[in-house]
Amino acid sequence: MENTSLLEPMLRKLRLWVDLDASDEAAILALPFQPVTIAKQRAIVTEGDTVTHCWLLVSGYCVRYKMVFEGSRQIVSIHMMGDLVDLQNALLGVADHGVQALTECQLIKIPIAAIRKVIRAHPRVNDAMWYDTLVDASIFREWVANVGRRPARMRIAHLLCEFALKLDAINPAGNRLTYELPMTQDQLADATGLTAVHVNRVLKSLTKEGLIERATSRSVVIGDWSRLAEAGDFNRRYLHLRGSPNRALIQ
Amino acid sequence: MENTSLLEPMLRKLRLWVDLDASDEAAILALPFQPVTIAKQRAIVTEGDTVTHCWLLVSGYCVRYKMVFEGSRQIVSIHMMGDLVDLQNALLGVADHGVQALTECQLIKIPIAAIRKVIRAHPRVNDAMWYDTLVDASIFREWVANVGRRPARMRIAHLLCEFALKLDAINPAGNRLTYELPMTQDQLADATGLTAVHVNRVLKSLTKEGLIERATSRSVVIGDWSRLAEAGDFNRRYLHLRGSPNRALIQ
DNA sequence: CATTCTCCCTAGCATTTGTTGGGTTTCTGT
DNA sequence: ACAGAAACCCAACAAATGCTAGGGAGAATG
Repeated sequence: MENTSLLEPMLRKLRLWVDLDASDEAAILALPFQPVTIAKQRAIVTEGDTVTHCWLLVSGYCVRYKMVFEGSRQIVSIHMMGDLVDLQNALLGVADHGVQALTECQLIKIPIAAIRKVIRAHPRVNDAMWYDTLVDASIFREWVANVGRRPARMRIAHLLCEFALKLDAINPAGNRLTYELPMTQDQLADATGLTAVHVNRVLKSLTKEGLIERATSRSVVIGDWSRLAEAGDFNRRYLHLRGSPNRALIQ
Repeated sequence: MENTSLLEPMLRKLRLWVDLDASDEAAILALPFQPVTIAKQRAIVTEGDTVTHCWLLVSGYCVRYKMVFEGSRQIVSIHMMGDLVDLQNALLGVADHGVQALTECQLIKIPIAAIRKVIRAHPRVNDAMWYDTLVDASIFREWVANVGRRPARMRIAHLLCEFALKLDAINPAGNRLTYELPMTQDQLADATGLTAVHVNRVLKSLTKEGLIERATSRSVVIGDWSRLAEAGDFNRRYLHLRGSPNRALIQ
């Protein structure tokens, strides 16, 4: 009971993509796993590693990143509860990117061999996991466009919108317009291809103009969703979230 | 005979990722399809379309791109013979990005329903196609890093290296260091998140310093692979090409 | 409680890249 | 072969963003 419940977030995530039947769900809940807690800022996977497990994020936040020349780095995605963080590295066999905890993270470690067994026996699980990696890829495409073609202010507004919608997808009951953003300005810079100094400038300006409010340095309150979405050139299509197209946040 | 041979490039591509057996290959070669020729610069898929077919590129070059604010665009990937150009849009059902021909392209159009049937019956084909989309995603991650964290010169050098290696993978018998780059400077700008003017500056400088030579405006001769790879901060790991790690080009 | 460390914030200056505009070359279609 | 259209090239200037440096507030640590 105790143990299986840790796999619940994975179920919830996969159900976003495909309707699973009872035997699919049972097979997922029967996956072998090992719970692990990783401290804030610690590495979970390092680029170049041979990967034999995939990680499910049960609580906390983490990022995937690539190192580039002279030690600078680019964050390529941000993950939250329920995300199969490293399915891609695991299926490819060798890590082409690193994974790092932003906050303290509870994860579970699942042998990729066990996952392969389940997807072989359960076509809908296969489809759901594949779909999950496809949505990931879609988000990467959007990020390429974000860092490649949008000016600083727009990039950051876009990231804030994305984060709000992803949180909303895993917790529709939450307050859609207020959240804890578990990133320092340095990390935001690494995610948007900017410098921390410039991130600071932009956040100030977004705050001053009322698009967001910041009670503490980690909290974000979206003051005006439609203006923020416009400032971020944001269109939710790339997230491929089904249903609920008429929620307040989603306009 | 005539017809099935058009599916050959797909086989060759999938064999890069997974060893297929005779029945897998037969199933692929039996896929129904419709050959289509698309003229240079023409749209193949438009963002927002409902997608029911996937496209296999038989000859020519095309790109995938996203439009952003005020009509500017970001190319997110470049495709060549054998690429399953739009498997991702097709599996997701709705196009989150566009596809456009760079040169005249011969393509074949395959109903996604037929593909789903084959992958259901042939686990290795399933794996190969999934793997193919995973490698795509890996390339997107690299592109996020490329446009996010590398200066202009490095971005372009990186793109030139990537193109050389991808060509080499589909045609190991070719001359690895010379190729036709089917892109205008405008298109290179859209791929690297720069302006055409700046792309021009950088290409001049790379040429002047002997990293590349340019007989015509569309040809590239890599004058010094190791210097170009260094200038582009290039590491082939993200392409996940198996084997042949000891070829000249790959150093 | 003191100390260190991290993060936030600001200012001034430096650099890269973008913008505009116009000339030249190359390609394409007739 | 010619005309028109793309594509390439270049220079001067503008703008966005980066870099360096340092102060201050808050959080973690001993």
